[in-house]
Amino acid sequence: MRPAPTVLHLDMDAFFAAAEQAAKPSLRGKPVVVGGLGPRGVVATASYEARRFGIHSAMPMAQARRLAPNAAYLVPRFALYRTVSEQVMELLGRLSPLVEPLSLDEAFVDLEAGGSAADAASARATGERLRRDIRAVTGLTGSVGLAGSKMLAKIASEQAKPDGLVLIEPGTERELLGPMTVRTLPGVGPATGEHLRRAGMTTIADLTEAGEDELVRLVGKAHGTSLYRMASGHDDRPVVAERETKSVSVEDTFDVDLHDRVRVRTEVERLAERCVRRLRESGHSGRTIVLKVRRYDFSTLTRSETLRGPTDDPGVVREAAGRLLESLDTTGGVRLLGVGVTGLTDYTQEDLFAQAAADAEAAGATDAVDEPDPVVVPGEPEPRSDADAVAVADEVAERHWPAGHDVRHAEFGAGWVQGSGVGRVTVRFEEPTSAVPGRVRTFRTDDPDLELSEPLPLVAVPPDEEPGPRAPG
DNA sequence: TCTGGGGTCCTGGCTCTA
DNA sequence: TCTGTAGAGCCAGGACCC
Repeated sequence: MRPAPTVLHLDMDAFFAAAEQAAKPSLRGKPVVVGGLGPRGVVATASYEARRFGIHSAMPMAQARRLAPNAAYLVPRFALYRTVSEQVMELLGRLSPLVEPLSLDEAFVDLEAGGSAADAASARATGERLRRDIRAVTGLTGSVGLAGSKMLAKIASEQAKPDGLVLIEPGTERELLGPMTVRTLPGVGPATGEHLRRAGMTTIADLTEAGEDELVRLVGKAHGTSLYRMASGHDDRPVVAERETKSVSVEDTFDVDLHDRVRVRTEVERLAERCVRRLRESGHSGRTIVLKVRRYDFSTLTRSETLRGPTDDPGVVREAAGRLLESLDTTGGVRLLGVGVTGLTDYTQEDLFAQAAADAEAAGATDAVDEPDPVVVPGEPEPRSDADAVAVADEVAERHWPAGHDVRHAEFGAGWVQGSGVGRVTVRFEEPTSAVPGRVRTFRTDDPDLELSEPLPLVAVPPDEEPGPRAPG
């Protein structure tokens, strides 16, 4: 009997776009692009139909629109994707107690820990059953890679795309990897790939021939050593179910560069407050405050400050971020601002108030410490500066209808926003289970009969219908 | 009108301390 | 007391991933 592949890697196919196509029958088989729709947005996911136009992830949205002007452009709906992701992760959890989610649409499973693969044949059967279950429960397709390590399982699922399964037989790794491009290996991005290419290495076989010492010389100790091991087919990284968070950060790219120093400072303070909210939600406090500034020319600067003890106090983080901003030259304009906290612990030091007071005193800004936290109502827009007051008023006057979001009309029922502008919103009335594309109607943006609604389930599952049998363990 | 957002990890320089 | 050195911690930037 051949040894069994011990790792399964699942990658959902064009996840965000596929979920939108499942939710919107009129988009099935059509190019769909999900991402930021602002002037500086980029593509998060393109459907396979859109990829045929050359559109891919991380491409500027403006470029995508030039390549496929008639594609459907939608903003991401993370609530929907999270719901589907939870369904998929639940199915993975039936295979093994050791599941390592990498993102909403990707995960590793340790099949050995789950006892769900005694040999190659049973591993393959497990993978195929998983794919059937995912399709039954979510209506979406996923690709499965099976191999003896995480790296190879991931390569296998990449080869399996879309909607397939590839199993790499243990013992065939080196032969399989040899002709592949160095970019196949995890950790080799554009910079390292180019570095290696200039040294005459383009395939994985080139890396093993060069030897570990040469790779260490080229790309440094840690990277070189791991690169050599990966190229040789050795990857003993375990599947890790729980990962501890090391940092929490928020950042915003502005539609137009900020030049006003006061406005920049206000934005930094808002980001600091948002960051602390996220920090508290995660149950952490942190010691090091990081400010990130991307300038008009896309050059990126970071500045950090380590406090004497961990904090989750908005005043302390706001002040620290403000001090860091003072040390940076922002003339010429600011494209992006970010605030982060690292050095996380799951407790807060008792004498934080003393820390805040001391820091404020040192900065000569004693007035900021006692400022109350902004009141944030869940689901309400974040507090904004005075400078944004006009924008807020406009938003209230003209309700916001994000492209692709679900709506409900009192008379016509469920649908989704196909587009909006100049006081009108166009809605297509269809549901995930509609047999044919729905009718399109246009309304005034302030139509009282029309409201945003929660995403509908992509698949109508009868309550007594259970997906495939559970694995032992 | 190119280039998001939220992360992790590594490297090298600097400073402090023993 | 001075000097050299090694290690730790901090800091900034780069690369990578999804």
